[in-house]
Amino acid sequence: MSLRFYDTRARTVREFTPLHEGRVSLYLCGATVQAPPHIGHIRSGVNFDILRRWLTHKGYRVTLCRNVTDIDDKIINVARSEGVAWWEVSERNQRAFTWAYDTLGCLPPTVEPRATGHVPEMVELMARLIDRGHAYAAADGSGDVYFDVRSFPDYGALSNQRVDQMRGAADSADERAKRDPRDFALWKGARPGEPSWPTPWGAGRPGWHLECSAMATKYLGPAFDIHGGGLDLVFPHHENEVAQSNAAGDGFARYWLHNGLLTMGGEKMSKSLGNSLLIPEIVRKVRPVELRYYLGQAHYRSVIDYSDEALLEAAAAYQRIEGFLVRAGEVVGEVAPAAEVPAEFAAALDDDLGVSPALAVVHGHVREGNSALTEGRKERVADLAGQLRAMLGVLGLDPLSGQWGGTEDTAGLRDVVDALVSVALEQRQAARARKDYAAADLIRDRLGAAGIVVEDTPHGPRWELRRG
RNA sequence: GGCGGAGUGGCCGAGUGGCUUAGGCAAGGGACUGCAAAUCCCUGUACACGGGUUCGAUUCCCGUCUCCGCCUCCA
Repeated sequence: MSLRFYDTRARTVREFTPLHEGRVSLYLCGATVQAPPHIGHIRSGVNFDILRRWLTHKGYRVTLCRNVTDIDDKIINVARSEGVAWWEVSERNQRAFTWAYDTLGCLPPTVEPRATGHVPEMVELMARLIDRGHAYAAADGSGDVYFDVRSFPDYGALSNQRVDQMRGAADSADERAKRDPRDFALWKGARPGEPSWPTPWGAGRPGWHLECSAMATKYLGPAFDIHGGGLDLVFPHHENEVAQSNAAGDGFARYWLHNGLLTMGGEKMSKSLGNSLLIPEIVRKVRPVELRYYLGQAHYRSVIDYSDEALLEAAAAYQRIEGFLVRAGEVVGEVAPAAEVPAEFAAALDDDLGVSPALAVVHGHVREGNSALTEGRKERVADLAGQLRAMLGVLGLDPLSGQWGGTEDTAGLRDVVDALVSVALEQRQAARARKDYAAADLIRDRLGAAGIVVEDTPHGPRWELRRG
C-alpha cells in the first residue's frame, strides 16, 4: 500500500507523492518563545519527529524547517514585566524548547530559522502582495500593513469557513485602519518603546503569519510538500499563511497535517490558560523515553487527555519492551537494528501514521521474543531483537540506541557495580544452595534497598537497576 | 451564529458492516520458582442514547444528550 496522510485542506486521506522524487520538504510551525514548552508542544514535536523518521526510513531525504517566532506581543510583555530585553526572553525560552526536544529524542530540524532574522524576506513578500492588490499599508500612517481578505476568493478554504460567517480578527488591538474587520496584519507598526525593524511602510514588527510564509519559501521553495502544526493553528495562522503565499503567486504547502491537542482535565493545555505541565516536572515521574512513548502511542490526530495514571501505564508498557531487549542482549549480545521493518508495521505507519497498530506489532514481537528467550532459541531471539530495534528506531524509542542510554562514564561505572553485585549474588547463591533462604532473601532485600533488582532465571541470577 | 472533532470492556487506546471483533496497563486463574521478580498460557464478551437502512451495525443514515477544539494569542 502507498503512503497516505489525512490532509486538513482536503478533509480526507490522500495518497502522498512528493514534489521531487525521493525528497520531502517539511515545514513545521515551531514555538512562539514566550515561555518554556509544556507537554502539548512536545507532543506535537514527537508526532512530527515520528513522521520525519518514517519518511527517512522509507528512503526520502527530508528537509525539515521548523521556525521560531522570537518576537511577538507576549514576548514584549514578558520582557517588560521582567525589565529585560525582548531577546533575553526569546533566547532563554528557545533554549528551553531545544532542551525539551532533545530530551524527548526529537531529531533536530535541518534548519531552524528565527523570525527576526528574516525581515528582508518578509518585506519582499509584502511588496509582492501590495503590487498584486492583495495587501495595503494602513492609511492612518500607523505603519500597519494588512492583507485584504476580500481580494482573495479562496480565503477560508483551508479551515472550511466562509468569510461572511467569520467574526472580525482583532489582531491589532485598536483596529487601526482595516478596510474589513477580517483583514489581518502582515506587519504591525511600532508603538513607542517597542522593538522595530524598518520597512518602506514604516518601522514595525512581523505580524506572525507573515514570517512562516517568508521562511518556508526561503528554505523550502515557493511550493513544498508538507506543512504541519497543532490543530489550533489551522485558523487563523495557517489559513492566513496559505492566503498570503497563494495570493503572492506561490504554490505553498501541498499537504496540511495537524496534530490533535493535549488536554488536562478535559481542557486544552495552553500557555494562556495557565495549566501548563512542564517537561522537567514530568521527567521526575517517568524517564523521558517513557514520556515519549506516552505522547507518541496515540494517533497523532486524536486528543490526549493527560493523566498521571495513563503516563505510568505507558511507562510500564515501555518497560516490557525494554526488558526483552535488555535480556536478549545478555543472551545473544548486541544485535544491530534490522534493515527492514515488518510489513505489517510498515503498513500501519503508511496509513496516516498509525502508530497504535504499529505498536501492536512491536508488542507481538516482544511476546514471541520472550518465549524464544525462555526456550533458548537464540537465533530467533536475535532476529526478533533486530526487528524490534528497527521498529523502535522509527518511533524514536529504541532503548539501545545510545540516545536513551547512559554516558560512557556510567557504562564504566556499571562494570564496577556488576563486580560488586556479583560478590553479593555469589553469597546468595551459596545460601540458596544450602537452603538458607533467610540469608538469601536478606541479601536480595539489601540489594533491593540499594536500588538493585535481582531476578532468578534458569541460567542463574541477573540484576538491574530499578527503573524510574 | 459558523466550522470541526469525540463519547469503545476497570483504565489507556486502535479498528471494523458479519470472520479468531488490535495492542497495552490493571485484575483473576494456571505454568515456572524455595519464595519473589520476570516471562508464558487462559479469562473478561465493550462500543453514549433513541430511531432508521440492512439478512445482519459498535461500524452507514437521521435525531438526542454530553464533552472538546477553532472562529481572539496558542503546538
